[in-house]
Order: sequence, then C-alpha cells, then structure tokens
Amino acid sequence: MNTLSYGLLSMLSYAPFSGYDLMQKIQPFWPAKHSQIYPLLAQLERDGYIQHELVVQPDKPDKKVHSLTDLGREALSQWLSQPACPPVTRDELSLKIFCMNEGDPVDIQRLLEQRVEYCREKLVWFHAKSELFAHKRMDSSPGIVLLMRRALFSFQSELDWAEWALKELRGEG
Amino acid sequence: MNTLSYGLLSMLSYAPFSGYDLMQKIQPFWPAKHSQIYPLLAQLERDGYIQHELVVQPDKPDKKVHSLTDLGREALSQWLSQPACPPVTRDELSLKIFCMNEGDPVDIQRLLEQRVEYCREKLVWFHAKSELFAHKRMDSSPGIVLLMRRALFSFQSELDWAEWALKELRGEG
DNA sequence: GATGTCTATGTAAAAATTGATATATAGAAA
DNA sequence: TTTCTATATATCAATTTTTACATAGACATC
Repeated sequence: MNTLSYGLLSMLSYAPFSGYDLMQKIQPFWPAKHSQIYPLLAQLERDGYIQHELVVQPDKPDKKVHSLTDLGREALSQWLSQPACPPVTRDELSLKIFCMNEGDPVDIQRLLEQRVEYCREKLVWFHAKSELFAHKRMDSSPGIVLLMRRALFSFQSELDWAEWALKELRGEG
Repeated sequence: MNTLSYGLLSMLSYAPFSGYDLMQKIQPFWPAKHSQIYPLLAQLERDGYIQHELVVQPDKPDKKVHSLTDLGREALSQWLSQPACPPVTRDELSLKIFCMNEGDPVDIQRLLEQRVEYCREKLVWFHAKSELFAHKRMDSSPGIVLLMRRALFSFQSELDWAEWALKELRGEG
C-alpha cells in the first residue's frame, strides 16, 4: 500500500468523507487529483480497509461516503509506528532563482512578488482556518492543531525570505 | 520541455558539469535520479540546448561534460520571463501527524524527534556550505546566496516547529 | 434556453518519477 | 584477494502523478 492510500485512511480517521471531499482535504499534505483518488478508494475497499454507503442528497448529486473499518484503523496504527519518508519539495522558483543572472532583473523581481502574494494568500487562509478551529475542539484533534501551526510557521518564513530577497535585489539594482 | 530539463539548463548556467554532478547539484531543488537525468541530457543535446565533450580522468572513469549552447542560454532567458508553477511538497509526516490519535503517543514523539534530527543535519550542511561560499564570489552568483539563505530560513522554521510540537506533546502527556 | 460553475464519480492515456539491472574504472578497506 | 564505496553512464520496468475524456444533477446567471 502506498503513501497516498495511507493518507486517505488518515483523512478518514476523524469522520467519514466522500472521495470528492477527501480529494480537497488531502491537498495541503499530499496533492492528488480525483483520477488518482477514486481508484485507490476502490482498492482500499476491496482490501477491507474502508467501506462506503451511498448518500442521496436533494440539492447535489448522490455521493459515496467512505469510512474506516477496524482493519483500516489497525493499518493506520501500525503505519504510525514506522519512520516517515523524508519530505519531497519541488519548486520551479528555486531553479529560476538559481540562474537569475541569465534573465532580466525585472523578471526575477516579478517572480518573487508573485511568491510573496502566494504566501500572503496561504497565510490568510490558514489564519482563518485556525480561528474557526479554535472555536471547535482542541484536545480531541491535536494533530490538526500542530499542522495548522506548522503551516503558519512555514509560509511566514517563506514570506519573510521572499520579502528580504526583494529588498536585496532592489537595494542592488 | 519539462521543468526538470530547464532545471538542468539552470545548473549549467554557471559552469559545465557531468550528468553525475548535475544529478547531485539539482537534488536540493528538484529531486531526480540519474535514470531520469541521463535521457533528458541526451534529448537536450539532440534539441541543441547543450553540447558535451568527453573528459578522460586518470583517477576516475571518463565523463561527459555538458555545457550550454547559445540556444540553451536563450531558452533559460525566456523561461525566466514566465511565471513559476506553485511549489509542490509531499510529506508523509504531515499525514501521520494528522491521525496521531490513532497511534501510540511514543510513536508520534519519535517521528518528531527524527524530524528534529533531520532538520539539524540539513542546517549543519547549509551553514557549512554557506561559509564556504562566503569566501568565494558573492556578487557574481546572487541566486545561490538567496537560495542558501532560504534553505536556512526554511529548515530553521521547521526545526522550531518540531521542537515546539514536542514540547506541547510532552507537556500534555 | 444556453452557458457556466460546483458537486460528484469514474476511466484511459500520457508523462514524470522511482527502482532495478547492467557495465566499468579506481581506490580503500578487510 | 575479495569486498566495499565512489565515480560514471545507460536502459528497462514499475509505480506514481498528471492530463484528458466522459457522464450527470443542481443551481445561478445571462
């Protein structure tokens, strides 16, 4: 079973969700398209880790709501006892910064400004999510609190860097 | 042409390198195996973006040293004028933290301790690289200076988070 | 009434990435 | 002498991921 499959089980650990919802929930941690998720959900069900019930909605299309089986919950538990693979990040911006000498300084500044904007949007989103969550439970889902804080740390540090870099470039050019 | 191909051109913008060296150089920005790199280098040469010369080494196996052509340098320049794709990060640790309720708290603490260690190693490496680089050029390769600083920012913030998270968990448990 | 968006599920094909196998030189260690 | 590691290049198979194709209900807008 691959990491994305375990990720789907992880998303289902708090509550049942449809494939569509799972796809959106897992994006911040392990980006994946629905074309990858639906087949994996079918396989997870074949293997007995999840089950589903059809939910009819009056205002929206019907959906399959997936939930963990006991076997699925056991699989999560044993997965947690194993070390995690190192994180993988691929960022085209890094590759462009590396060879910035080859291009127009204005282009590089625009790239950094776009990254600043990107980080600001993410920070707004996570701050809003963070406040929403503070009103709900706290001790029942410590993991989500930790991850929220981490996202804020991470995007803030990226934002700080991008703004510092812009200042450096403007100071020189 | 895909992002990794541009990344290889980017790595060649300062100096010529062998496929083996390119593979190591590009890891921090765009992880890739040699099995992916060698075919791309052959294609980049077919398309006229790079050329190579065979270098005989007395103490090591012969190598192909690749360098940018004018066309390759032009391609880099036009690539820099286009916006960068958003960064993609996949981290199994996030997925495990998310469902930490399902496992033994000791397991989660171990995962965080391993991440702390991972960040410390990276920080040591980048600090060493940073000092080495300060002695060489500064104004000739501003991109590398920016990227170095960013790596330090990024791993420091991840380290801070992981240590904070461990303190939280130990404080509660 | 047509058009677009969001919700919802699925498959097929293409591209990107990883893992395995293969070969070869040189040096160090056992 | 054998074994291991680092350097160096290359291909093939498997897996993962993305892109495109396909269908459909409910709602809003034009």
